[in-house]
Amino acid sequence: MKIYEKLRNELKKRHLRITSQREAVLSIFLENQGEHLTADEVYEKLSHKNSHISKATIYRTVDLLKEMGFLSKVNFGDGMERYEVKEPNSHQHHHLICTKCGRIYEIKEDLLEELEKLIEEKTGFKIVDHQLNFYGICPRCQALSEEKESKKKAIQHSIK
Amino acid sequence: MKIYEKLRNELKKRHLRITSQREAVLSIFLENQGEHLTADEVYEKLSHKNSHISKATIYRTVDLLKEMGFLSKVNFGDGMERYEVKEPNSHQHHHLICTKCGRIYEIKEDLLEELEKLIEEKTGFKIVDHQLNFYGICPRCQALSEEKESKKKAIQHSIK
DNA sequence: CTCGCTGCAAAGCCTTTGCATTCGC
DNA sequence: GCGAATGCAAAGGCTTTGCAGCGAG
Repeated sequence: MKIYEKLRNELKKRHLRITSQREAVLSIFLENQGEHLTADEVYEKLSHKNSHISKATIYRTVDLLKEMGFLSKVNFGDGMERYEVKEPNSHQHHHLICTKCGRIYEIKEDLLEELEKLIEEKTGFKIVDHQLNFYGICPRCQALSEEKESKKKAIQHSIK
Repeated sequence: MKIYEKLRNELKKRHLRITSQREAVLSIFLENQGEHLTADEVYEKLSHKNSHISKATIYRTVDLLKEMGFLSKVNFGDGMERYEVKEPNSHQHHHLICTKCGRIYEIKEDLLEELEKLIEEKTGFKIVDHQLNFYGICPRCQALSEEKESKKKAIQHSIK
């Protein structure tokens, strides 16, 4: 597994220690690609694998993994810090967040490369990363609310 | 003042009460356009005006003002909820966040209208809003670090 | 053997909540 | 006067920290 070697090398480079906890936390993210896990969710998933790592260590580890470039932090405004595997050589992808059901869908393409260049030219900023979230109603919820509407109407009709 | 009338109308419409606290909290945001205030910052700014409103009320009020469309929540991933005045009939503008000094610069234009339409067509989402943050090094910090570099070099030269 | 890492519990922050009191309407 | 809004303090949720003990190098 190439990425665990990478982890070990990166740790050695920084004169930090290779521990089972660090590998275990990374493994959870690798096994749950596409999810945006909170510290607590990592803790739960580890518990289900009979791997009990304290929350404190999980917080310290995700932070370290982020600093080393294995994870990136994403923020959906729900009051918890979430992390996901960082694709190598790529900016963060984008998220579609349904304001009804809270489901999160991903947009794979990076839509903002050109925009970034434009902003760099205009503002003199050296842009390192971006985060883009769209908020709306997902097709599923749109369908559900239409269903409700027609039920409501059906009931009103039957009352008449 | 047109916006306070708007506030009163909106409150009446919802059968809620017009209170001095609600007007005071809104006034802080109006007096600090362009800033992204936390509940605590609102509290402090009110205190400086000898207007003591409890934190609980501030939290309740910013939330209400957001629901009524006067404020919008912005999230810079710093662990606090921030609010700013919402421009009427416009989506949120975007933010340039310097990862060195933490200063936040605004991009006035809405760069994503077309992108939004494209995504609606592709995914079937009904998009309501978006939030876009760019992270990078602002020109000021770039200049400062160049300065440091040249100082460092100057020192190295003088040692030789 | 040394010093970094972990686990535990406690503390820290920001935010929310319960309840008595105050105050619009 | 009624019920909503406020203030206070307490509780809640997520995250960080201090410290003793453990374990990698």
